[in-house]
Amino acid sequence: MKKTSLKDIAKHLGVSPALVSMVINHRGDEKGINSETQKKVWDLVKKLNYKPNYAARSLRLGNSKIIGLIIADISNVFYSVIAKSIEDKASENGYSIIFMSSEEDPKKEDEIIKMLIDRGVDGLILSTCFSDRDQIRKLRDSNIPFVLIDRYVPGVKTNYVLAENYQGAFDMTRHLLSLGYTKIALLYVTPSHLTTMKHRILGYQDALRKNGHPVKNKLIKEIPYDNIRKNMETALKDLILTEKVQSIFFLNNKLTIAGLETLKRLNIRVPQDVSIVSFDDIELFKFSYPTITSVSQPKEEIGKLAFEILLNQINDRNADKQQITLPVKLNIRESCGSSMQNLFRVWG
Amino acid sequence: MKKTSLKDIAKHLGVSPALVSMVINHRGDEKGINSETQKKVWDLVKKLNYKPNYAARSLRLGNSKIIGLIIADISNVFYSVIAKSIEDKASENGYSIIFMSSEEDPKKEDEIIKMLIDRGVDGLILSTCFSDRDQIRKLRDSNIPFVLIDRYVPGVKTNYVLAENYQGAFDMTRHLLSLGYTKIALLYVTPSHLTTMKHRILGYQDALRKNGHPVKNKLIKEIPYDNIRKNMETALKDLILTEKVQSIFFLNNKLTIAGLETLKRLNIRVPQDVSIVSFDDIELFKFSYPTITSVSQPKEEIGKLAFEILLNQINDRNADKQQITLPVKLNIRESCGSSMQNLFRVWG
DNA sequence: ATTATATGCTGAAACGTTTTAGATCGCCGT
DNA sequence: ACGGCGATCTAAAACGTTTCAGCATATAAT
Repeated sequence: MKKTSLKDIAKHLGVSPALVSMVINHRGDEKGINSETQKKVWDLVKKLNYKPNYAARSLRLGNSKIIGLIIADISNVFYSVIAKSIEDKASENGYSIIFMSSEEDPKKEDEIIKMLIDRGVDGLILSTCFSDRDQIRKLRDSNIPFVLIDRYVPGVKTNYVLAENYQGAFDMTRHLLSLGYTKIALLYVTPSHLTTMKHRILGYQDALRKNGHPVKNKLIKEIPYDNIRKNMETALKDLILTEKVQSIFFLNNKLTIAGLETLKRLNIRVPQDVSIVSFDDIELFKFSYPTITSVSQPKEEIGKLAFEILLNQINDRNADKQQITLPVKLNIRESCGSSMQNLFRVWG
Repeated sequence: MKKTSLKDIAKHLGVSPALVSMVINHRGDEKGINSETQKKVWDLVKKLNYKPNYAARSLRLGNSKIIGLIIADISNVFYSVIAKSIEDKASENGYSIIFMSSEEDPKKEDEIIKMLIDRGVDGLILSTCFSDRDQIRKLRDSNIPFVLIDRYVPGVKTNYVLAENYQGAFDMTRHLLSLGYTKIALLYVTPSHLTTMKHRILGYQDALRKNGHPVKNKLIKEIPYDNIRKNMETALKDLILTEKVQSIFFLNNKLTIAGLETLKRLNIRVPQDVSIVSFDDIELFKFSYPTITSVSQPKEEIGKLAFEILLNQINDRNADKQQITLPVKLNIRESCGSSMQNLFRVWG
């Protein structure tokens, strides 16, 4: 049994499809359709359980009520929480979300963007890993509304929503210094051009310098995104055994998780042997042992705002581009050592 | 500048749209199109960067190359890992995924299903929370291909892919018994009709009985999905302080996480004061302190198989319905107490 | 009696594909 | 001279909407 169409409704009622279309789009009054006729239409719509065909509408209207979400990996809780909040907002507004993972690979990201545009999505929310300014310019000039999340591309005016990466890293580093640690290592993940990482690194460096401590490049390690596990051990051994660092600052949750795993395997105690802190807080950091000191980002807020800005942009292509930087929060927990332990360290 | 369409290609080349359509669908040879003509078409397609319009194709063909994914909550890592593996498989095959969260609410799930069908998805992968057999029958009779994951509905023949819930819970309970614990509590989450929970509970009960231990209903607690936090404290206090249980078996990762948090807040030590184990393993359980003993499910495999079965079903509506139950794995870690600690308990 | 105005509706085209039935043409065999 | 045939290609309809221009009819104004 075929699905009922507009035409079916029209035929049953002896009116034109045009009329039915106007009614079901709530333009009945505006278009001066008799209210009794409108009622008849609605009754039959209910009775035959008529549902408009999205493809036809899409073809005719040139929109799809779908938005594309491009992130590194949906199974990373940072993104899945953002995805959830985007989804909630989207369904409130009659939009659906297609998500695709780029794995931080610019080539893959490029293909995904093309593919989603071909699909006719009405807009894009993406955590871009483009390094090339021209790539993002091309996207902007392609005239599809989009909002960047988590990172942006300097020198190109786009919408974006992200966290105060610089300030978060600055404050966290200062906190470590205040605990008496001076040998503080930093681990960040590639691609290294990401503003997220750049700003966090800068925050760390500035905090050191402003407090009279030199920045030692030996203590700053880069870990490739696609091979975190393998490189973690080498990096940690070097930092802890050779460089004798007192603290390690992991610049995202994947690094922290891999770091914890490696430290455990190497039998290095936290915070007794080394103290650690994390950028990006995840649920378990609150009650693992030790609990992990971290900078938490307002993930739900990022998703929510990104969708709102996108929707605004879809409805008004000339709307001003918005740049939003949301405050982060320091969660002081056990993994960075207490002032007590710090006393022992300094005096012991 | 408008996008180039089939007609544009046809006009430029002085051929009919029909011909172009056949060529770009790789039916040129089959339809007896001159190979030089075919080449000309392809050249122009490249040059004008022609991309077919999905909506038009969708309207004409009655398919969308989109599949719908319905789960409780994408931000739960159990689902997001499954989602990732479905996505990988899907994009290999030219499909995209729209996900929607049901929050374990049958009413919401029903709306989502309707909405996705109206959208014209070609198939559905869902972790259904339907209690009513008729609801799932209705879905089956609606003639849209679908595959259940994580749970199924007894008495209705459908495709499904899930884990050996009974066996996992049985083995885990037996392990606890083998450590000398006899007062073992169980916490499960509503909706309580879910086969996932039912089978795990059954596994626990059978393991007790087969080893000569009574099943005490007082030790089995139900926690409502939408209010885990609040109910956890009451339940744990009762179990530990009043019932003096030695072990707690949490039946999914959300419960375990909430449980750990609450235990920490109540200053109850694991495994010294109470030992705990979890159904469903997540990354952090491997290196939190204590590490958490758990039953892990083959999440990637579940997603992969679910997609393959769905694809098969889409391509052949009469394909046999497949029921797949995948083996689980016991991860013995620290949270259940070592045999050493066990000796102290029994003799101390 | 004519013209203007408002009310309520319709016909037809358009969106971009795919498919079916058949057209055209040159050539072969008789 | 003619039917048949293979090789290439086309015309037109169909998928289900939305929108634009305009048609009736009735009522009101002149």
